[in-house]
Amino acid sequence: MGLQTDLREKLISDYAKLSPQMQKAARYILDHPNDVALRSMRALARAANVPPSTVTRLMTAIGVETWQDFRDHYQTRLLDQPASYARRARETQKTDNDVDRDQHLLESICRTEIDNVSDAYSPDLVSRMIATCEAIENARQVFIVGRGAAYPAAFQFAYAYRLFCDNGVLVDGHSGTFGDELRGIGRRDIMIAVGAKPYIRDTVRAVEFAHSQHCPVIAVTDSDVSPIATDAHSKLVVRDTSQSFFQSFTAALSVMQALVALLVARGGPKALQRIAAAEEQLAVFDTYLED
Amino acid sequence: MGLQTDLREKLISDYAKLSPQMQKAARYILDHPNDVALRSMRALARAANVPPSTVTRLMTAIGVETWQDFRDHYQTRLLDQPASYARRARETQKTDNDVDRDQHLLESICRTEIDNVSDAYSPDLVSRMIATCEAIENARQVFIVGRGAAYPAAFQFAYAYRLFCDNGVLVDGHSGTFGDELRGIGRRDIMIAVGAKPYIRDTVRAVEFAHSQHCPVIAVTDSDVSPIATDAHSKLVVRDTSQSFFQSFTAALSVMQALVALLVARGGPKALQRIAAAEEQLAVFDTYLED
DNA sequence: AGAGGTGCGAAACATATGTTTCGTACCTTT
DNA sequence: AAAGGTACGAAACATATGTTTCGCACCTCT
Repeated sequence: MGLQTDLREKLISDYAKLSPQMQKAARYILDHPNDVALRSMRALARAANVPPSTVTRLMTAIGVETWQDFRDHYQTRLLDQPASYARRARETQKTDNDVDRDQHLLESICRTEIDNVSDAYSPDLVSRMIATCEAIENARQVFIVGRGAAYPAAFQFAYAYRLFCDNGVLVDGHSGTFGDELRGIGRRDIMIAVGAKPYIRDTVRAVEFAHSQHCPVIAVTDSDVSPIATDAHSKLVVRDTSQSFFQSFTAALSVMQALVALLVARGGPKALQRIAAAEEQLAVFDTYLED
Repeated sequence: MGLQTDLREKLISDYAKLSPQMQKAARYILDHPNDVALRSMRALARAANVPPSTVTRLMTAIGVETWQDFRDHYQTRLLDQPASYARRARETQKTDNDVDRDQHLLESICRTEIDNVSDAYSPDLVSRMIATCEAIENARQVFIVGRGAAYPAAFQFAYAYRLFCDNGVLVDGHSGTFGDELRGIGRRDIMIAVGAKPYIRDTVRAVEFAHSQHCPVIAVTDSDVSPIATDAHSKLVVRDTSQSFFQSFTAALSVMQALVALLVARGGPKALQRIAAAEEQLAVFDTYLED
């Protein structure tokens, strides 16, 4: 487990001590690391011109229990961001002690959350976020929709956005007024809709209404085929993997915050001035505690 | 390249025409493309919670002869990706200076966010979170307070918590009723207060009121000496470093979610039953979109 | 020369995999 | 109510996979 110093190094250092046939196998593996990740053991053996048993023997020779372990190692190596956390999580759940179990759960949650966040800043998502900013900057009004568990992410954006732009509208009707804020929405506006499975009807309806009014929609959601992402002008698909029954909105929140940061950075000094003005105004309302 | 129209696009465009079960499979594939490259068809089917036959049927439905072909496509996609990273980086550095600056900002935000999150799961915080759970489990009522930018984190917890416990109260008075919910708070209750600098007066007042009524407070905040953490029963100090004028509540949100996950895990089957009941109730209200 | 040891590949083994088949449940449509 | 049609999962199927076993060939060392 934790002792897994890089197997590639191990293979190189032990190379001299291996039998000729094993060297042949080891050499092929060193030359074609991706084959380990992607092909089967027998297929690799065939490619290396070695019987399967040699490969198994090689495994034991370098102190690896099973081919699975070896393959897993190379698979996670191939993905710069290891995704095999889920499996490890399942393993750790088997521990018996209570506090121990809690600790393991939290560790596993930590890894998952980091995965979720780093995935949200992949090159693809980054360029989409930049494009999204341009769309927001050119919009007349910016409608932000998020219901249920997605509400925090929507709120976060709306709250921060309003500090430097006054054309942001958070669509969160109370007392059954949801949707009222959408009156007048049109092709020159933009809607940012946040939502993951299970999709809340209100959100989907809002998106559909936006489309019917020819208003482009930016979808912050969990899948390319989520009902929110359908016909979206831009899709920001973020991971929401979670150890609990509840999807994680950490990455979504992070993305929303990043959008704000980007908008401010692109807005330059003008944006900062507006923020200062907003804070002054809040001071008048005695919102903050003084130091 | 001729026949290699991107299978991912094909999957998205045909999605609506697929049968429900195939959609389930297609969706899992869209959300976990690497699983196609690295795992077996049966393993993927298991992960997608679909019988193997559905995956085969999906293959024929989208016009792919065999699973091998499909897998090959995703494997080459996986291998080509690192190359496109570098290419895009080079392109953008030469052509567009503005985009480059944006990308760097986002990369830096990414690192910061990951730092914030991983810091929130330090051994110290982990044990505090476990202790916090015990306190919550023993409380009569659980009051959750968070104003302004901290509201999302508070809301997130309250929303999820209420799905399996009915003694949670989100203190978010609208129309000037903030604080009304605190009536009757006492020593057997507990308050979870979320807030970072600048501290919002309402939150601090709520915490002070809780103390005056001998109600223990759990502080999710940015410093050991934050006004919210003063005299707290338990302090969950999370980082909120950010590149923008605005603090990041990503880590705070993550911690709140983790608390929920922990409470559910410790609650065992009973908690799960309650969640099921809550979801049924939401179904009655027609909240969710059906699949 | 023979005993003991090592390296090796063919084959055997149990299991997993990709695909097809088949019966049933659930729809419309008449 | 009956007929036709689609969607679906369980099981059956042949094949492929990872691992172990077995016996042979080739070494050394006395």
